Amino acid sequence: MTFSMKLMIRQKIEDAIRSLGGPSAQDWPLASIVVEEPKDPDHGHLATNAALTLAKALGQKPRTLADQIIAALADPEGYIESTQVAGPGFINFRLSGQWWAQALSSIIATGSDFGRIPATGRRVQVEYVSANPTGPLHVGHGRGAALGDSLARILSFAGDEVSREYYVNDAGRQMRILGASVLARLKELKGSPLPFPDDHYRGQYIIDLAKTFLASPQIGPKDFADLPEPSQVAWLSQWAGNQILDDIKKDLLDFRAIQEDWFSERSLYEKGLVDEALGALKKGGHIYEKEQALWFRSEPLGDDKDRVLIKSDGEKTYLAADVAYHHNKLERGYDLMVDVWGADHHGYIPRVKAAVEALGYDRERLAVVLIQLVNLLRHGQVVTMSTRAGEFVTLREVVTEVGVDAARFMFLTRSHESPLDFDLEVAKAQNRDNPVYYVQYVCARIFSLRQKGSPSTGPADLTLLVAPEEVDLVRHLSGFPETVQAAARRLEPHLLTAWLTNTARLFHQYYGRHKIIDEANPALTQARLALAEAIRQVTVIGLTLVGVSAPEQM
RNA sequence: GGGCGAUUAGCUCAGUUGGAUAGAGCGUUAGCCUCCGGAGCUAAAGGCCGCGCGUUCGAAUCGCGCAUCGCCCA
Repeated sequence: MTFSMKLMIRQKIEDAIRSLGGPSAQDWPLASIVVEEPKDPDHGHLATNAALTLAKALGQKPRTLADQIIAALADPEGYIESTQVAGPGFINFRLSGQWWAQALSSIIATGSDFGRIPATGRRVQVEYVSANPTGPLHVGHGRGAALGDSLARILSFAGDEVSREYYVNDAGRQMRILGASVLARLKELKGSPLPFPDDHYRGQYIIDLAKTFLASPQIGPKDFADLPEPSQVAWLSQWAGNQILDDIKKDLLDFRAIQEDWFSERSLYEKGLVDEALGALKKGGHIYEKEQALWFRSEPLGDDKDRVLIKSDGEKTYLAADVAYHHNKLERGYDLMVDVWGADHHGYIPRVKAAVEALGYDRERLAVVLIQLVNLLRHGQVVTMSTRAGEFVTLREVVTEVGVDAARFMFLTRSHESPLDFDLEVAKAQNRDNPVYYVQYVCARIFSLRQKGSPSTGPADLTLLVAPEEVDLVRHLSGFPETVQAAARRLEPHLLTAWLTNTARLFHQYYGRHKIIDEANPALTQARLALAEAIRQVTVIGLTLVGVSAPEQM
């Protein structure tokens, strides 16, 4: 039995309205009734607009109708302490200690499954990071990693069957440039310096790769030196890409960002999947030729204009590969594909959605989560980043400095559609400024209380928890499942970090105002320790869903 | 020029089935250590929710227009 106060009250209201009934009762807009938690504590624990929204249909004054609904409420369990008609016709409810005790007891009994939704059978894939293997992951990728991984955890907890994937862009121009960059550094190291081309990757890691290659002659083909330059570049790009991808895998693993599948772009070409996807588009009549190029008729499907799939020189565009990749994902049977992209790719959404539709699927099967920029700050000063110039801060550097917990939590404190200011000094701070410490401190404090508190002598009497702070805490904990569902539905993990921060504030306030352990009152101590333990339990669940640890000591 | 997103307290931002007097942290100011972890707590000050019009019992939230900023495309 779940103890959702909103569902309980809604049920009672609907029953009451039906009991007032008339022949047209089934036409009443019951769906438009809202039951919610008022912001103002004077308005009780829950409020409903039922009388306001039904007044017109019934031809009555809202306040009169509200009185009638209240009179018709049935409450044999004693869950409702008081009701009140307020303002233009709201009905306010206060719930009883009986209700709160049962709700808390149910949370404790549900344990680590509190908020979990039974499997729905929906299959979801979360594709995230998917950075080109042309350089190390930087902080922006870190935000994508924290977001994608947390989304996968949340969706899975919310009943979906989730898989995770990284799309490896190991074909195309960027990879050629990677190979050429390493070759240029090789030449330099061998003593024939030349102006380093502007469009090449300049980072120190390219020089390191070149040194590794020089130092270990066995890794290249024997006749490497005799190969024509394009072959050298091709070989080097593949080798360097693999080296970098290995580092990326290590970075993600250390960041607790789990990936299950690594899908190679090159494999799309090698397995003929691009031609297959283009064939599928053609079959649906979505392709035509113009000026020696092959075009995708995407405009009628919501794109700004039609797009080239194969250029006049025969080279396939990125879009061709993207179409093939999503075609392949759809054929794998996912009900929902979540793509986590950098915000600079937002122009691609209409064309990829058009492709999904052209391939014969509902375009809603693709959800794109766009991540805005991360501004890295130190003492409020912007740390500049530019991949090309090689002046960037890598994810690994940030994690080494502030730790995985702080980095992940900070990345998720804002909605993904807002740019994020990430201050290294704040993330390192061990005080209230730093939200992750504030939340983790809840766990440490409660763990310490539990050590100190007397061992349990039997079930606690939870009806003793009548202080306003205690009721607020139980009410807040009761809202956790709803928060999980909202985060899953809206694909917004920051709802959880916000919930955790609120939990921490409520708990620390409670702790400051009331003594949990009171030797003179063992029964109350027992009840308060039970409440504290429930807070810790649910906090641990929330932290786990965003991939942050819940330490017992700090 | 077109598209997408943003605009809420001094700063950084929450605020989605439209609800009553719009919230939090930081910063500022004033307090709290006979007290379970002060890595904390209490309180105060601080708002034309960018602007205008509309929808309705009710708008930060929905619609239209405008302004500014960011990104993408040409």
